[in-house]
Amino acid sequence: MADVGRIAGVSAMTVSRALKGKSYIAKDTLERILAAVDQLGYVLDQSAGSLSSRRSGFIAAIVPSIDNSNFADTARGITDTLAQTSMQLLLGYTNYSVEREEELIESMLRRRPEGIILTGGKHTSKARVLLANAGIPVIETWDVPENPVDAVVGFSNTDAMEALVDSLVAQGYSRFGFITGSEASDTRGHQRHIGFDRALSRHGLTSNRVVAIEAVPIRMSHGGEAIRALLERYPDTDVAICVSDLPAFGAIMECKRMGLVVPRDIAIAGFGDYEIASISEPGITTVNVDSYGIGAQAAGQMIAMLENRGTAATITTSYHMLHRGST
Amino acid sequence: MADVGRIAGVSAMTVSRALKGKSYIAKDTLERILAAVDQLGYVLDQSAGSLSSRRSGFIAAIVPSIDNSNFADTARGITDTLAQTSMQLLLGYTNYSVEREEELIESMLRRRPEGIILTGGKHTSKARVLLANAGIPVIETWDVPENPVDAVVGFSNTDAMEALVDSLVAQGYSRFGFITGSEASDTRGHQRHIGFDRALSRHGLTSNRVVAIEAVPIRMSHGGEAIRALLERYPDTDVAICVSDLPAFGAIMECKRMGLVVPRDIAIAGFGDYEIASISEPGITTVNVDSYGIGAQAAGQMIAMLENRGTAATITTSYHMLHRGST
DNA sequence: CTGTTAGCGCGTTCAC
DNA sequence: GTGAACGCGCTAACAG
Repeated sequence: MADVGRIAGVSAMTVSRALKGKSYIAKDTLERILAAVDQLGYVLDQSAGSLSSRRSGFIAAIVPSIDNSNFADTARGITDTLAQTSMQLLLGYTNYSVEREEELIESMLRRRPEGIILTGGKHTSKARVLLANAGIPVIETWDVPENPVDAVVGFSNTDAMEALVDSLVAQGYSRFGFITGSEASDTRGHQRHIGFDRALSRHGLTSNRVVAIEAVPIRMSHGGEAIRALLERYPDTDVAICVSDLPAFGAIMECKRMGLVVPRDIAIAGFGDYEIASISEPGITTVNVDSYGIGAQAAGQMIAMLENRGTAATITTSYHMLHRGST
Repeated sequence: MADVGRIAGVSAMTVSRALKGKSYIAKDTLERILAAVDQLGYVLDQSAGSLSSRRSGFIAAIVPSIDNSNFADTARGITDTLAQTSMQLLLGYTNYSVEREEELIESMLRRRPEGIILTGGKHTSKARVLLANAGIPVIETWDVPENPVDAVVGFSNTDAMEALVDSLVAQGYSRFGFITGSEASDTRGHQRHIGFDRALSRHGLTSNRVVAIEAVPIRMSHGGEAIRALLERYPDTDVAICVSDLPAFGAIMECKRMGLVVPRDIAIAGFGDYEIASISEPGITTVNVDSYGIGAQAAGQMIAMLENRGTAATITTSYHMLHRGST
C-alpha cells in the first residue's frame, strides 16, 4: 500500500481511504491511485485491515451438511443476502455432530466473525460458553429452540409434522408408519418424530410403526431399506411418512421395484420439498419449509443486529403442505 | 493473550507458544496457561496471527454452485482433506458466471489465501492477472484446460462424453438427441457437447437433435421441457443424452407422464452419477466422475505444493460408465 | 481533502 | 524453557 502511495505520490492513508471509497478524495488523486493500483496489481490485505479496524468482515455459518439441498439453499440465502454488504461468509458443516460443531465454532471464532449463524438449538455446553464469550450476535436457524442463545430464525419441526399428519388423517389414512434416521444426531428429525407421535395420539391412533435407520445423514437409498423393513413388520401400514423427501423418494422407487403401486398399495410422504418431490412421478406429498428464506432472513436479521437495528428476535418462518400424487 | 499470560504468570510469548503446541513448554507452565485460557474463555485471534506469521491458514475454493451435489461433493472432498492440516476452506460460488468468478477471486485474495482451487479453465483476463500476481498455487478442477494457470485436477469432459456415446452406439442406438443448458455459461456442458458431436461423427452419425435450455443451471424440471421439445422436433430419436443426471431424471419422469416407457420407447442417459441415478427406477445410465475425489485430490495436491513437495502437475481423475435401466 | 502518529494482537527473531 | 523488542499491513484518531 505504501508502494501504491509512493507511485501515486500520496500517503498510504490516502490510498486506504481511496480504496474504501467512503471518504472524499480529489478526483485526480483518486485517478492516480487507481492507476498505481492497476500498475502494481495491488490487492488490499483485509487481514491487516481487520486487525486494525477490529472488523473482520466475516459472518460464520454452520450447517449440518452442504451435500443436502435444503441446507445448501439456506447457505445460498445467506450468501446472497450478505452480498448487499461487504460481509463474507465463512461456511462450515458438522455432519450432524455437535462435537464437530463445537470444534468448528472454536476454529471460526479464531477468525473473529462479526456474527454467527447456527443450525438448530442443540450445542455442547462448551460451545455455549464460547458463543457467550464471543460477544457477537448468534442466530439459530431451522428450529425454535426452547433456550435460544440469542436470535432465532426457524419454524417448529414438531408443529410442521403435526400439520402433515393431520392433513393425511383428513385424507383418510389411519395406519401410519414413520421412517427416520439417527435421531440422536438429527435433532430436527427427532422433533418431527415427536410431532408425528403427538398428532397421532390427538387422533386416537397408535404410532409404533417406526423404522429408524442408524445412518447419518439418511439418504435416498436408506428409504428403500426402510420401507422394506416397515412393510415386513407392519404389512397393513397404509401411509409411511419419511423424515425427509430423500428417503421418501427412495421408498417410492423401492415400492415400484416390489411391484407396489404408490399410493394405492401404500402412500408415502416426505418432508422438505426438495426439487425431486415435485419432479418425481408420482409427486411426493411433503412440507415446504422455505430453506432459502431461512438463510436470507437469518442474514437479514444478522445485518440488522450488527447495525443495532435489531435485537434478539425470534422470527418464525413459514411452511406449507404440498399434496401430491404419492398420497 | 497478555491477560492470559498475566494470570498464568508468564509472558504473552509463552502463551503463544503453548497454544501452538509446537515448542517445548514446561509441563506446569503449560497447565497454568491452559487453566488461564479456560478461565478467561480465551480464543486465539488468528487474523492477528496470520498478519504476523504471514500465513493466513486459508485455502480458497470457488465452485459454480453449491446447490449441486457434484460440486458439494468436491467441496466436501476439499474440506475433509484439509482437515488433516490446520487450513480452513473459504468457499464461494459463481452461479456459472466468469464475471462473478473474477469478483470472488478478488475478494478472496484480500484474505490472502495460501492457495486457490477453481472449477474449470475459463477465467476473465483480469482474473488471470490477479491469480498470477497473487503468487500462490492455483488448481483448476473438473476439466483439463488447454492453458492451465498452474496445476490441474480433473478429467476431459469431452472424452468422457465420447466414451458414453461409444457405449450407447455399442448398445445399438443410432438416433441420438442431446439435452443441454446454456453452453456459454456451463463450459463443462459445452465440452460434453463437443464430445457428443465428435463421437457421433466417428460413427458416421448425424447430431443435430439438440435442445439447449437457456437456463443456468439446468435443473430437473428443464429435463422435462427439453425431452418434450426434442421428441416433438425429432420424434424418431431413440436415445437422449442429457448434460447431467438432473435433467435426465426430469426427462424420464416426463416420459412416464407422457405414457412413454423408458428405455423401450426412448432411452435416456445422464452424466455425473448423482445419487438419484442409482435410486431412480429405472436406474439412469450415466458417467461416474468421482466428484469427491476431485476435491480430495485437489486439496492433496495443494498441500503438496504448499510443502514444496509438488509442482504444477496435471492429475487426471478417473471416470467410468454405469449402464443402468434407462438405456 | 490529505498527512502523521499510534497501535490492532499476534509471531519472528534473537537473546539468555 | 522463556522473555523482549519489533514489525506484519492496515486504519482510527487527530491535525491541518
